[in-house]
Amino acid sequence: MREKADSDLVRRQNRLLLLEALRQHGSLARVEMGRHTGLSPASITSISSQLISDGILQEVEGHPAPSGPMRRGRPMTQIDINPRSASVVAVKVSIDGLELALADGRGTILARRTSRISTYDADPRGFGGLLAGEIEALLLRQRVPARRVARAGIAVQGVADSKAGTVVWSPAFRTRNIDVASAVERRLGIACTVANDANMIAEGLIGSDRARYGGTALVVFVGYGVGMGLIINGQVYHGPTGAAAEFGHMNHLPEGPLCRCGRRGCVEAYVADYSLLRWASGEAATQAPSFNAIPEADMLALEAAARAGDAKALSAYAKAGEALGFGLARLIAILTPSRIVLAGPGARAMQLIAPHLEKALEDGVVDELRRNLEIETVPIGTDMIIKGTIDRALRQVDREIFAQGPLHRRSREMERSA
Amino acid sequence: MREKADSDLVRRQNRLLLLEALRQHGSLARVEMGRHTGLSPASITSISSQLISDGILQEVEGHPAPSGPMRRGRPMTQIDINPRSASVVAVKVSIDGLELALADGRGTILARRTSRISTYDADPRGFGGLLAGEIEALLLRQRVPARRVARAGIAVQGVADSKAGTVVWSPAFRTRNIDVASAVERRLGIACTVANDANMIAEGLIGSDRARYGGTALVVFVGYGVGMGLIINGQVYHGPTGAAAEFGHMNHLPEGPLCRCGRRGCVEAYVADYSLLRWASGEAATQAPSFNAIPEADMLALEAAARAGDAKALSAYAKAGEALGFGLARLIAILTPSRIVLAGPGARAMQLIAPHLEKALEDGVVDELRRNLEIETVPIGTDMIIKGTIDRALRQVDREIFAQGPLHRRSREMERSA
DNA sequence: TGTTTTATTTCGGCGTCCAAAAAAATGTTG
DNA sequence: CAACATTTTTTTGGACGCCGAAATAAAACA
Repeated sequence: MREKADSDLVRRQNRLLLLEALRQHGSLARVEMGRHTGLSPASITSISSQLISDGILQEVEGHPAPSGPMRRGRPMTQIDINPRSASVVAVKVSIDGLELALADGRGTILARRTSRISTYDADPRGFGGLLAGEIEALLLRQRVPARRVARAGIAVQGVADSKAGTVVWSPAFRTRNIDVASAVERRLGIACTVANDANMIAEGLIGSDRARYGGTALVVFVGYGVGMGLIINGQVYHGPTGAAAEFGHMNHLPEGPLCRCGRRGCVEAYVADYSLLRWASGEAATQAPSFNAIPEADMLALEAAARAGDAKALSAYAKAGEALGFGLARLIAILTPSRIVLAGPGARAMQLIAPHLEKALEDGVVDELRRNLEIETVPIGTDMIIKGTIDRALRQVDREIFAQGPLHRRSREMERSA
Repeated sequence: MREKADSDLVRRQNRLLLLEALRQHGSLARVEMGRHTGLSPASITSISSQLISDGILQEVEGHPAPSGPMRRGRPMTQIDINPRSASVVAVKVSIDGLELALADGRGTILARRTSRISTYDADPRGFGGLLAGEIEALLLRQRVPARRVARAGIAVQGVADSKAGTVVWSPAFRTRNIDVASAVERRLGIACTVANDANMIAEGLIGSDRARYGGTALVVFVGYGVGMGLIINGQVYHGPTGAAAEFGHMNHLPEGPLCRCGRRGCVEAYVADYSLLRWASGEAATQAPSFNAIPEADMLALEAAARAGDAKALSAYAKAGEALGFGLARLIAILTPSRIVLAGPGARAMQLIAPHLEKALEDGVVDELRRNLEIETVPIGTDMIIKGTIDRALRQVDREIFAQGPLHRRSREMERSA
């Protein structure tokens, strides 16, 4: 209850409602939009025709068959988001390189680009420019002018400050507080958001199935690190500064093994790839964490060893399960989520982890709070990070540009002429 | 972005905006309301005159002096919430008794009533009826008919299910899932909400200073138990079922001392009154938790002993500080609150706890996440629970009844006549 | 008493919604 | 194949709530 309500708000809200329904369900006929939004047919006609003349939506051609038995009456005309309404760019930053994608207004990926850069050794002050250059090259190749790109989203491991557009701390960088967004905004004139990679996975899940992931859920990413996207009432929680849900660096045990963040006993220091290897090697307590990218083969080998009954490997997974379980138990006590999603490459080894995780959950939290909690393992690759970043960027475009409509546009023109 | 927007929403939203401004600032002139809400003077006139004719607001009589040097121009007329607009009842349930309060539409407490009942030994099936009887007696004494009471709020320790109106688990009761709300609603016809007591403290703080507590904050209650109210974006988080923020039963260490909830190692098992005494007595690890109310004198004695240098007492506070600190550190990593409030009788001993708490925070969470975090100790008595329960009830009345206005009333009449 | 200042109300217009009626586009039927 | 049935979409007219501008109200000041 913050914003004053007037006809402006009404228009924005209802336009957004329509756009959300379309993002969720693909193409819809006007009657269906009415059912999804609760708006009357008259209003749907009015709103949709405006959005069409704005170039945001379009009628779908030659799609008269809604399947099923021949239905009487005037056939529905499907309406869809115009793919040319906007473009967005998504960038994933990892220790060993950048991954870029260009998507259209419907979220379809038009082009990709990867470049191997050791971010850890890169010049922190030049990184924003480097990123801008990469985006520029991608756009150039696709012959898309930067002014057609409505937004760029950048996903990084670690703590991002989305307001400042910086990476506060990340295992992918040697130094702290690296400015990323402003270079892109200055050089290309593209609005740019920096966000945590696990949060983007959560955005992607919401985009793929709102009904399932739209409530209150914890999305845990296990792999080279441990991240979390926290969904509260259907929205990814970003916290006051945009740096939230650092589950990987939530303490599990005081005085525990060393973590990449410099502290001891973080969940990551038990569960991440490097931690599993460290436990298996036997001297986790004293061994420093590894900042290098870990080859997948090493993890597969560890898994195979455990399945073959290797005691050290088994105990590594046991430690991980316990840390993960208690970490989640602590959050369940506070947030009572209705769903926990375990994702990322580490979810592959779930069978090995599960019994210890469940034991920890039982010991760690009152039964009543777990009553309607569903835990699911989703074999999501890191590509979900790109998809989520695109989804989020498009939702921001919906809210900040598409939902505004004529009044806003008029006032912007007035500003420009002034 | 859930609700469809129409003129109905506009009216509700703006009426609520006005009511919120008045709840926050006491009485306001129309111009001031305009400043607070962003609405035009014309709209303020229209909305406020409707609310006045609805009997919800009233013009303040004979208050022509807004202090300061004599100001020119037409004097402002202050408007205030009509105390007779509604009544609400708040009930606090403790192990050793009930505390009731009746408040008017402005939140002023008109009458109180306490009764000593051992809830722990009470018949769980009769408890709802007993409560209804107590409320009835309070109303009878004040000659307030039940139909004038717009809402009742019931605050309990432990896990409440606000949707079902039950107490899922509480240290104040021997059994689980005690139905409380439905008896009150059936017998007295008063809408009734059950909620956690620490959440009500958070509601009270928001009511007392929105600017300060309106962001993202953790409100920790330390005393006979350990509770938490979690404020996210100015709203107390209640979770999907209404049973959230059970900080006291968030695990600190696996295999830790026994807690009243039956698990081991909960924060409460280190920090609550009974836990401190247990540590000081030396055999915490094996000793069962106490379910009895603990006299204040015992706690004061422990405090005095610690200040006098008693080693066991000191170590009890050290353990408590560490558990509290790591517990908070874990939440900071996830939620990055901008404020932590330590409240309740236990906050009295903060000096003894503080150094260990700070050490734990330093060890437990990355510096960057603590950067703009303020920690404050507030010597709040348990009366804040009553105030918060009243505040929340009134906010619910504002939203569900007062903000609705004429249209809603008309449709209700139509229903009745049908 | 008239002027200035500030607060509030009144009036006319605007934007968006909705219900109801009309129009459009198709299938069904005698 | 024309008239009817059915469903979707558009049009029309009215309602509601906001706003800006002008009018009114109520005080201090000169």
